[in-house]
Amino acid sequence: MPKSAGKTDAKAKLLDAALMVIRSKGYSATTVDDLCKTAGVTKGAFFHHFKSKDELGVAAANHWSEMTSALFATAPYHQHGDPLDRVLSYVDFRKALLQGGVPEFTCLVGTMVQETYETAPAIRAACESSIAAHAATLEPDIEAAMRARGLTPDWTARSLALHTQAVIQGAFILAKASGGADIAADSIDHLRRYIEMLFGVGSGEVKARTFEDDPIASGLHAAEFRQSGKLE
Amino acid sequence: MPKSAGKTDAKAKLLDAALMVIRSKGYSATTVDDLCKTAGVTKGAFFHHFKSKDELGVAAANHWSEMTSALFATAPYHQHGDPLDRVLSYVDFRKALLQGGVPEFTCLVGTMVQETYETAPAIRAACESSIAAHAATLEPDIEAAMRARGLTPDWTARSLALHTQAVIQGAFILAKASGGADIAADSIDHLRRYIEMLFGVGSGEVKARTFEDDPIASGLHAAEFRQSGKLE
DNA sequence: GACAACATACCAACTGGTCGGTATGTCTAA
DNA sequence: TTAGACATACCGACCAGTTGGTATGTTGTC
Repeated sequence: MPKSAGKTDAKAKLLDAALMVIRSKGYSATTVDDLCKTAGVTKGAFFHHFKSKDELGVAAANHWSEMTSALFATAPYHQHGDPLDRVLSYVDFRKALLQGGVPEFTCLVGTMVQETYETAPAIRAACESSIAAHAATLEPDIEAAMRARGLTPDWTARSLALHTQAVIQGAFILAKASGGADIAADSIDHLRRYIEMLFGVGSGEVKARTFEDDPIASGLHAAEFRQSGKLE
Repeated sequence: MPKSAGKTDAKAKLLDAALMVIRSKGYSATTVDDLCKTAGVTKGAFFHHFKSKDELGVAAANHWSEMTSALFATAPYHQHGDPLDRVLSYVDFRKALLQGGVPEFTCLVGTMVQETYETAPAIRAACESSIAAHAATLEPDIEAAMRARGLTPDWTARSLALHTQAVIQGAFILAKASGGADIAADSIDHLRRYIEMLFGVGSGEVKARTFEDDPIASGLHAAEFRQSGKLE
């Protein structure tokens, strides 16, 4: 990169800093100076790229969406032939992502929306569309699984997709409260069991899974992704 | 109260103000002046009763625990003879509580712990014990229901109790993101269906319920409680 | 039961530092 | 030489916390 070295990377560094700092301290407690110091840039650079702190909040939510949609789009759980297996493997993948410290595996937009839903409409909207867009990626598989089994239940694919997000977000809160991922993992196990029962799989005992989508392999994918510099 | 009129109610007013203000704006964005203005007291009174803002945070979490444990202890769902009915009616009760604006039905400690879990250990601990204590109230009924049906599953009563809290906390996040309670209610429906399936009730269709614990009656209890001045 | 001695509850004004944001300058690439 | 990408220095507002006070009990003592 001798050509355009250092071009516009203050912006990228600020956005990456925002992911970590905001997940650790929350949005309000994160100061512009915090972000600048973490990113290694000055305040002038900050306000060159963002008109205000709130504008950075919106940009950070969008950055998070791009980041995570790339992670999930290339995740191994899509490789399953059966749509229900894809859904269940997605859940396993989410569980496998509970690695490292709490700030590293928790969700930026879930954290931000709690603080800003009444005070910063633009941030709230960005967080909402981030969550909704991610949930929407599950709907086709859920629908296909319903069709494959001839289910006509009193719930919709969309509501189940959103429910998975509720469980995961709630698991993050329990993880933050308890200081570790264990309780969160238990909750995701309950989610998996629920989906299995909805579709009439097994007896509620957790099934063995094939290699390419078991928690360890899935975790490896996430670790590679992290190392590639795209996440965090 | 002609004797000691006005005595010590600055503290109570500050704690009540904290419940509302913090749930609306989050903990960090809530200033001491905000709380004083809402409570109608001065800053001097604030620092007379609390050594610091963080100490108020801890006190607010404990206040919240007392408030909610009183609400749930007197709630009608305990009246059922069958323990599983008590658990399911608890879920119905939680759904019925989704009334009014988002700041009114969401959880103080869930909000606070997200912002403070890394920066204020005392607040984190107070929030954790608030959540854990509430979840623990469900365990006896879950255990009794397991025993009554001879279940020996690969999950514990404690993990299911915590899972209900995860779902509810996650539902609050979705409510904040979407700006309304609808999605949260859907998620609680999924939770109910999961518990029904775990215990082999019905076919997954939502059962009709008796009067004293249906959502409307439960909501009435909460409304009375609110009006009595104990909540908010 | 009267009064000193002390404690509690609260208030208004202030302080030192921090915050989001601005004004202005410099460097570099096209 | 011009425009974008930064850096430096700074500002006014605001924030958590302090100070020094008053008003109102409460308690011990004779």
